[in-house]
Amino acid sequence: MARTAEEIAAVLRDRIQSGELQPGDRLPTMDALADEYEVNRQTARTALNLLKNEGLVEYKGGRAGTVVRERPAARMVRSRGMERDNLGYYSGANVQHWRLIEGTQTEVTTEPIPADIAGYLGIEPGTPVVARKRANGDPEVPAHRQLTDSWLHPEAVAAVPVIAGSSGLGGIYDRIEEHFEQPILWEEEITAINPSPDEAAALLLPPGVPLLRVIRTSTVKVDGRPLVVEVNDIRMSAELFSVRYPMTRKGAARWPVQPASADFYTS
Amino acid sequence: MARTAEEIAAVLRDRIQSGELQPGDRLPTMDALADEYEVNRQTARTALNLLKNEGLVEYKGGRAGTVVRERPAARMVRSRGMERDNLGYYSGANVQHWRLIEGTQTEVTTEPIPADIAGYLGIEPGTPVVARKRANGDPEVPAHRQLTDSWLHPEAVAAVPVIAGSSGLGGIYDRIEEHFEQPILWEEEITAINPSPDEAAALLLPPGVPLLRVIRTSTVKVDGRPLVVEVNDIRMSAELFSVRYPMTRKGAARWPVQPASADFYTS
DNA sequence: TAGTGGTCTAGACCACGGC
DNA sequence: CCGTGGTCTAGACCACTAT
Repeated sequence: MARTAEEIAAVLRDRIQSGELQPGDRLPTMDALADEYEVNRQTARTALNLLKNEGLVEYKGGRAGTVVRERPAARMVRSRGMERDNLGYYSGANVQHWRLIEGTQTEVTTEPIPADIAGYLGIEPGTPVVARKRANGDPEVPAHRQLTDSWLHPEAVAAVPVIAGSSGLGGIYDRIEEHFEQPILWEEEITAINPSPDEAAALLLPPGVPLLRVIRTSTVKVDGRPLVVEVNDIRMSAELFSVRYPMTRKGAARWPVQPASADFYTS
Repeated sequence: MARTAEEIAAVLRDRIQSGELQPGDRLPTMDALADEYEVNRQTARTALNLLKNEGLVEYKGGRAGTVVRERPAARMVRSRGMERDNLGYYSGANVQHWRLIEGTQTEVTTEPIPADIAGYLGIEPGTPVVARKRANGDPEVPAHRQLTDSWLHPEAVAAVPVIAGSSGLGGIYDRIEEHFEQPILWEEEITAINPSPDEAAALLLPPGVPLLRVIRTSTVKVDGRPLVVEVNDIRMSAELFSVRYPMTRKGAARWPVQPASADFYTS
């Protein structure tokens, strides 16, 4: 007989994952679990709490009790690539109708740059730089939202002051390409992290859902050296979104491939 | 004065994030916190527990107490793209020296396919398919490891039976391209999830670290319709790794871009 | 109003690890 | 050994929500 919170949680976890308990189904109450497993109510509560922190169950409040969370059957896939319309470049065709979250504003500030972003720009952490932060999303689907912070390299601002203005992001890439007379190279780096309480609140994240983080760098060549002119830090729910990229064929993998000669295998 | 576990945790969180408490520094003990904030030991413990589940602190055991976690200064960036050497295709040049984790084996089974993977293959969840699972990593850096599950489409196995054999993955892409007489299209979809207890154990993940999940599909055209012949499901620590992709220019964003005519703005 | 989980106090004992 | 966090019992009171 299960006696510890961990063991009780494991039993319930199995019942959920086997499908015996379906999304929306009620879990036994703390008191019922305490009775069944002959433990204290606190112990039963700890078991439920473990499942809640894993994102498997949620508390519906009052009499409704604790239920198995409805989890989105499929994530919204965001195919990544740069496109443009008559207003300029944009990324992600399927979120073009997204707008600023109601009650929020784009904040343009000059502030010390955090260490992780500084690494991409190749400048000292703490250097004051121009940052543009906003929260936007689908007006029809409140949970579909993201946070976007844009950080500009001081050299880029010095060269093209207009990009530090409060205008939308759309135009800055055109201004940069005009000034440096070359195409921007964009790359995206993806990782994940557990949200800070602030981020969880802003993105309406329930407990147990990580943050998917897409960091896009915009690079131009100056005197033969790469200069990262902007870092775009996008955070979204990892439960609701995924990002997709085509995989490029590099070097010897370019099509049509040249079959290796027999020599390779004997050398 | 802070009186609740949440408030005490917030104070400690600030002291960590401001840099007052450095990685490796000891936090106040539960008893010290209980004293300082005039709360019960259990309340102080709850505060420390919150920070532990966020991955900010860790318990070093016994007298060593609770300390601020050393977090990797930078993630290992894995530039994604397909390459090949004389053995065949591979992805990720910087992990070519990775090997099977000692004490584990590649498992080749035929088992019911989970719903999420079935979606990529376009087959019914639960259909028995050939799966190949392994855990590999850097022999020199124990924490640098990943789990890789490969799922083969039954039609692909029927057409090219040799790919279901127990040989390594390297060759299957060549066999598929030979048989279908065309290049494979690879795409990767990235998301994140909190690890199951099994995954956390296999990847040595401390609490509070999400799993970065890269799902690669291999697609060929059969009778003009796309057939996903294989799904490769790669999971790794989101704290230790990130993945990077070049961003492609699509449609009107192709270089050199054609400046929009004035008509667009007035229409 | 009744039943649910949330949180706090209080006290006991255990497991672990450095001293 | 002894101080650390881990966990359990026990009991109290609160906040929220459906009835």
